[in-house]
Amino acid sequence: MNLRNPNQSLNLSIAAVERDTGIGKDTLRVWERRYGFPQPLRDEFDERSYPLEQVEKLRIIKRLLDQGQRPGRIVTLPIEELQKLSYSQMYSPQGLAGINEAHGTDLRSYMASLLRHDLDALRRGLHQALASMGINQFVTELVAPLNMLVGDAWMRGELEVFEEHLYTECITSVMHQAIHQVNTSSQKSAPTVLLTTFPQEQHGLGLLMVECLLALQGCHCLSLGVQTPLHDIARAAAAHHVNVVALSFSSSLNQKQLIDGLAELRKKLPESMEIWAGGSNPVLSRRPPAKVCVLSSLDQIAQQVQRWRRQHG
Amino acid sequence: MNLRNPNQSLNLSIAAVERDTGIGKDTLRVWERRYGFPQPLRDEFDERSYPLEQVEKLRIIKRLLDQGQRPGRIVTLPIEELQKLSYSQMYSPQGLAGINEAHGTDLRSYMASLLRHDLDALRRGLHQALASMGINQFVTELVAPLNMLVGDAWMRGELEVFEEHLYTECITSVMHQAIHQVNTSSQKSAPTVLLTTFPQEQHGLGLLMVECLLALQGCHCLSLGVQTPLHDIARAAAAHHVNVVALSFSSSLNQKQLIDGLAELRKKLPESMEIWAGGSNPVLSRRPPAKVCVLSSLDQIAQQVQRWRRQHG
DNA sequence: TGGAGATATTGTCTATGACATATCAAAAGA
DNA sequence: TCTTTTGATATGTCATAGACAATATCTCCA
Repeated sequence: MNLRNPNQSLNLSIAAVERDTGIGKDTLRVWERRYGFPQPLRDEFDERSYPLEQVEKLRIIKRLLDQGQRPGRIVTLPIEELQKLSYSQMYSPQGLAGINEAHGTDLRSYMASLLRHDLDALRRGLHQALASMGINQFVTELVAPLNMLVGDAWMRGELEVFEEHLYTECITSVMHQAIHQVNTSSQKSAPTVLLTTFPQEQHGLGLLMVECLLALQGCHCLSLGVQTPLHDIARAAAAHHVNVVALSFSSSLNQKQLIDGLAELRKKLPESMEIWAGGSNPVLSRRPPAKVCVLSSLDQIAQQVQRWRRQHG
Repeated sequence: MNLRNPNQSLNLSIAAVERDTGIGKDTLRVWERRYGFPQPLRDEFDERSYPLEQVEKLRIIKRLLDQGQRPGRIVTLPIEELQKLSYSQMYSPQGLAGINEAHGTDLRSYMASLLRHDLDALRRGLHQALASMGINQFVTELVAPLNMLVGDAWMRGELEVFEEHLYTECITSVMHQAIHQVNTSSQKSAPTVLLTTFPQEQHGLGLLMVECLLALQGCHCLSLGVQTPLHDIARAAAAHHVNVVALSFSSSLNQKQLIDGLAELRKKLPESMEIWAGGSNPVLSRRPPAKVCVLSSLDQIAQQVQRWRRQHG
């Protein structure tokens, strides 16, 4: 029996918080020192033990930091203020106000299925949409905005962890389906693309979406899945003589890790191989790294493939 | 000029080494303190700067650690010794001699495709096998032993990280395909099963295999993907009124976490919900946890479903 | 041969300090 | 009024060194 820590599941260790929030251990300690938040309890070994609500708040803070806020300003704010802040960001020009409608498809109906725990309906709806919209539209006008919607709902605490997991699995499955449909037709004149993410990056949906769109353009896609060490990205690129290495970055990755990582990778790859970087991480557009092609939206994928064809045709 | 470190671009910071080797910063520092290796240079800010050759050695060490070696024994060895060590581990205890042949299919030919970096051949071969063998045989007699073969080769250092990634991605894709084929036919008399893994567990192939076989038995499958917190497994099980929670454990999870975790989960779930645990983790058979159904092989899946049907029919 | 108990090993946590770089704000110049 | 310079503040990451729980190995005894 484990009497000494009956609430184990309600408190997280500093390592677990790092994993769940993407905020490094050093940073967590220094915030505590400087701002007084988070203020974890201590377990029987005198080690930090973070209550779930503080972790929840840390997640919101991380999201706001990604949007350009600064820690000193927001870390000490009460949680309601933080929520207000994130709402005010949400309806910014790029916000979600306009995307609830996608070519007659009401994204909220998918959300509703998810919240109703009616996965079959969700899956059925997605497959129908895939069939009727075509793959390209399906990805760019349904999956991408739906991901955003779900991400935001999750951050606001409107979705449970397991609901988000179910959603991810569901989309993953449909996307695999879609990729399989396209996969036969890779063309000689299109680039061979290696797809993956950096080691700290766990989200694979972006990768699947990109793979889908690249395959549609006739590219030959090699996906390594998520979390490939830099060194092995380079090895794979060399072994398979790829033309492009495409990377997906969610906002979970720190600015420094992203920039440094891309610079490192650039050094490890021959000049002739292009690096394409995309995803929701705001750093990509705020300070675009040198010698790396930043894809700020999914449309750019087709454009870049066209450009590559022109340059190498 | 910095004579001490003339070729700065070839050296890595401690963060980069962590990213490239998977060895944590704390561990790198403490190895240096205890064993004298690695012994990084210092850059102009007095920060550690690891030459590439040391990083290379660290990578080999990491692989040997995954094989079960211990740091104190191997960290100080010269690089040639390390290489000798990884070859000496060539023949695993259980020996794979018997499983190279699976119903006329030579597993080594798939391995060969992988090593030849001919992914298209691998994928084509797998799809053909799926079509000709049928899903059940495909999973139990091809994918499962092939996974072992690949895992073993990985242990011996015969596979690069990226090759293992590519393999995983390839199998994942084919398995999704297979699941999709079955997925339409869930039967009322079969249990609803929730599938997932514990938070520390990253391997998802086992999950997919189980999902496939369960679906074949007419079960209604809900997959949460990998790494679901215990609490959320319980929430999902309750929300969806599942009959069974199925968990997959690779050998990466340590004994204590597995046992404690299963006990915790058992407490969180109503008695009427069964827990099925499977996977390659040896603890499962050595010390079967109470009130949990241990599936020691893939065949057991069909059997357990039959049993469930009898008990609840 | 197997289990119990002692010992050694090893990763991860703690604390605190330092400092390069990023960002902000006020002053100066065009 | 707008841009640029500059000084101040904010911030993440690295450093050192010590502690200790968890795990693995060894030793002994039945």
